[in-house]
Amino acid sequence: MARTQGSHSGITGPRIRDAALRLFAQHGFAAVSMRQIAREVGVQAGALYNYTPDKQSLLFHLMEGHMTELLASWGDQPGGGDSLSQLEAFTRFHIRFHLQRPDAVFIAYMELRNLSPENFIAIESLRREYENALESILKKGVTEGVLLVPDTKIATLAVIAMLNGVNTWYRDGGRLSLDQVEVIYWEMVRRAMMV
Amino acid sequence: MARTQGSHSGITGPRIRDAALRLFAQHGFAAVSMRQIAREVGVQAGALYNYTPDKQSLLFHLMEGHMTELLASWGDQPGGGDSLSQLEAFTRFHIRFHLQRPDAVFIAYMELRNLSPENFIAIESLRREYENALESILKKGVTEGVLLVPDTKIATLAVIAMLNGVNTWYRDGGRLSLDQVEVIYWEMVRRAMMV
DNA sequence: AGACTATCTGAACAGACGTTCAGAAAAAAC
DNA sequence: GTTTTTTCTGAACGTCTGTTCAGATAGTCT
Repeated sequence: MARTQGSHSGITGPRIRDAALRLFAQHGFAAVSMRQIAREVGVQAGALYNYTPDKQSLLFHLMEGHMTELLASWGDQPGGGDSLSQLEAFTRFHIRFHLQRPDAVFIAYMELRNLSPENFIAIESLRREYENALESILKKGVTEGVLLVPDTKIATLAVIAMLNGVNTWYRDGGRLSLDQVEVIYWEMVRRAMMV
Repeated sequence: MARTQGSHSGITGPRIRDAALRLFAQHGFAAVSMRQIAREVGVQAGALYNYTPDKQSLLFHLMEGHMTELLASWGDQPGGGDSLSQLEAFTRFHIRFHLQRPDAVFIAYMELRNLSPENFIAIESLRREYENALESILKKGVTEGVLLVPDTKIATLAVIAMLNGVNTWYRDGGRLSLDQVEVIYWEMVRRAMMV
C-alpha cells in the first residue's frame, strides 16, 4: 500500500513545516522525533524525507524562513519620519510581528545551539542584520541630538531583549489589547532612549 | 570490579550536578544522555542513580537550587534607602548575580518545558516570588511619586527581560567591565522608570 | 488504455535511550 | 581483623532514534 487518498506535495510540505514548528516550539528540537512529526501530518516517517534531507535542515529552514520574513516585513514598513518616530515604528513593528508568530520566535531564540556551525553562522548573520536596523535608528537619533543612549550597541540589544519579553506573557484575550501593549512598551523605550 | 580508587559520595554528587549543568546548558536537556553525564564524571551511567531517582529530578533540582540561591542572595542584600536606590540595587544585583552563573540562568529559562507539571509549578512560583521583589519596589516608587510606570506588572517583566539580555552578549575580558555594564543598564532602567 | 512520475508505505538498519540490578570492591565501623 | 555499609561496575531490559530503500499506489501525460 502507498499514498493515501488525496495527498499531494503541495499540501504535505507546508503541513510538515507547520507540525515541526509547533512541536519544536512545544517540546524542543531534540525532544521531537521525526515519527512524531510524521504522525501529526498523518504520514509515515519515511515520507518526510521527500521534503527535507534531514532533521537538521528542517530546523534550519524554519529559522531561516522566519528571519527572512522578519527582515522582509521590516523592509516593507514605511520608512520616513524623524528618528523618534522611526524608533516608535520599530518598537511597534517588533511587538506586532513577534506576537503573531510566537512559535517561530521561540525556536529562533532557543534552538540556535542545535544548529550545525554553518547554519548557526547563517542565522546569526540574519539576526545581526535585524539588530543593525535598530542600531542605525539609534545612531541617527544620537547624531541628531534627539536620542541619548550610553552605548548604541548595548541599547540595541537591551531594547530587543525587553521587547522580546512580551512573548513570554502576552495572551490573546488577556487584560491588555495589542495596541495597549505597544503603547506601554513604546513609552518605556522612548523614555529610556530619549534625551 | 567496582568503585574506582578514591571515589566518594561527597565528591561524586557535586560533580554530577556540575557536569549536568554544563551539558544541559550547552546542548539542552533532551539532547544530553545520562551516559554523557556519567562519562564527564568518570563513572558508569548506573552510578548516577545513587544521586538522583531519574533524569527529570536532576533537572528540577538544578533549577530549584538556582532559584533558591537567587532569592536567598537577594534577601541577603542590604535593603535600606529610597525606592530609587532600591531599584538601582536590584538592577546591579540582578546583572551581577546572573553573569556569575550563565549556565544555571540559561537552564532556568530554557528548560521549563521539560519539567513535569508539578515541578513546573514549583519553579514558576519561585520565579514569581523574585519578580514580586522587583514589582514591590516599583509600586512603592510609584506611590511615593519617585517612579512613573504605565503598568508595574509589565514594567517588572520588561526590566527583567532587558537585564537578562546581558547574558546573551557579555563575555569576560570584553569591551566593557562588569561595573560599566551595571552603570549603562542602570541608566536605561532609571530613565525608563523615573518620573 | 498504457506509460510515466511523484508520492508514500512498511520494514529494516545499527545504535542510543533511561533505567534496573546482581555482584564486586573499597571504605567505615567494630 | 572481621563485618557492615556505601559506592560503583557491567550487563541487560525493552523501546526509541534518524535515516534508507525496494516496492506499491495514485495522479498525470500521451
